[in-house]
Amino acid sequence: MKSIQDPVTSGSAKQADVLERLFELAVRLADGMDRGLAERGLTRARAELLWRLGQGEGGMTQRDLSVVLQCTPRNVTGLVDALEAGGYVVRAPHPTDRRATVVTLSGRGAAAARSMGEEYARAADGIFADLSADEVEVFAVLLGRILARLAPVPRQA
Amino acid sequence: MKSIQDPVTSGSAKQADVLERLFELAVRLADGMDRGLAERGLTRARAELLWRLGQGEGGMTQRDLSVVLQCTPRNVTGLVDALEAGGYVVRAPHPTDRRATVVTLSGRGAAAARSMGEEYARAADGIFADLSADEVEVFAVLLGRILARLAPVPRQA
DNA sequence: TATTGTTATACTCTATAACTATA
DNA sequence: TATAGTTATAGAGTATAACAATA
Repeated sequence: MKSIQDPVTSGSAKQADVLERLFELAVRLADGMDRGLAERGLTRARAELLWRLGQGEGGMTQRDLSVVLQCTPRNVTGLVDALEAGGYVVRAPHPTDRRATVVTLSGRGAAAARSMGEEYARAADGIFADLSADEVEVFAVLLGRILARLAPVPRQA
Repeated sequence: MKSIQDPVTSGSAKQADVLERLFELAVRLADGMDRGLAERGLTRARAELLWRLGQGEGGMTQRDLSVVLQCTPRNVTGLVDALEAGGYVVRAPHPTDRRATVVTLSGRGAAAARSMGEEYARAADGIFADLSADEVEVFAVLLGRILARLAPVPRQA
């Protein structure tokens, strides 16, 4: 289980070192993701909005989006503006509440969301390619334990 | 398509789900860190500059900083401007190259870097508090294997 | 000619506050 | 009075391009 060359795996494995590795991994994953998104003219914030829209059935109110994305309504306006200009989403009046706007994926937006999901799965396969199924399982369990401890952050509903 | 209970811990542990957890963890860690930094009037980008300065012995050229931080020289100018205004760093002329500027930690900057290190260690202890030493070790090893595969990203010099 | 750091300009994400049109 | 979305304004990070001083 212990390797010889690696400082972290050599006995003491101080927790701060492990945390540093975790951050290093996060940075690399985020960089890779940003590059992939940039190739399609998307940013992370805009992609997340597309993604959330793709998760649900129909469209969402900008107000709902601001809750899900955990940002201000003003921020949603900007993201939707950009995505609408790019042809990814469409704004439509809310059927009953004339104050509200319903944001829906366009064909292009739906395709983008779909292909993001595929790319995501492909990336995950690559990232864990050197681990056995059991190892991935162990990693997932430990991740879960860490997350459970940090849980207090309210995320979605 | 979807599993019955917990999709990750129940046998199949699809890799995309694990990746999602990993991102979730990264987001929470980053949020916590940003909050801590904000309490001292720092941002992540500025804190990283302080941190890097604290790692080395003396000061660094802005050019060097742009390499280490992997950003443009222009960006460094802005970060140093802000940190200098806050009293964290000092600009001084380079002893031999009159084009260059050497950025050095002030007393306050050094103190901030030091206390960031302490806080970091404390945070790491909290994050892994629910894992045994062996489990942290296993986690570190698996992290290392994943990182090794993603290694291609050039970091520092 | 190449390099260091700057000014100028621009884009993105984010936030608060004030305002509108509704509810 | 409260809510949905907007305009207005601002700060922060990031980038490219042009430029001055220096190497």
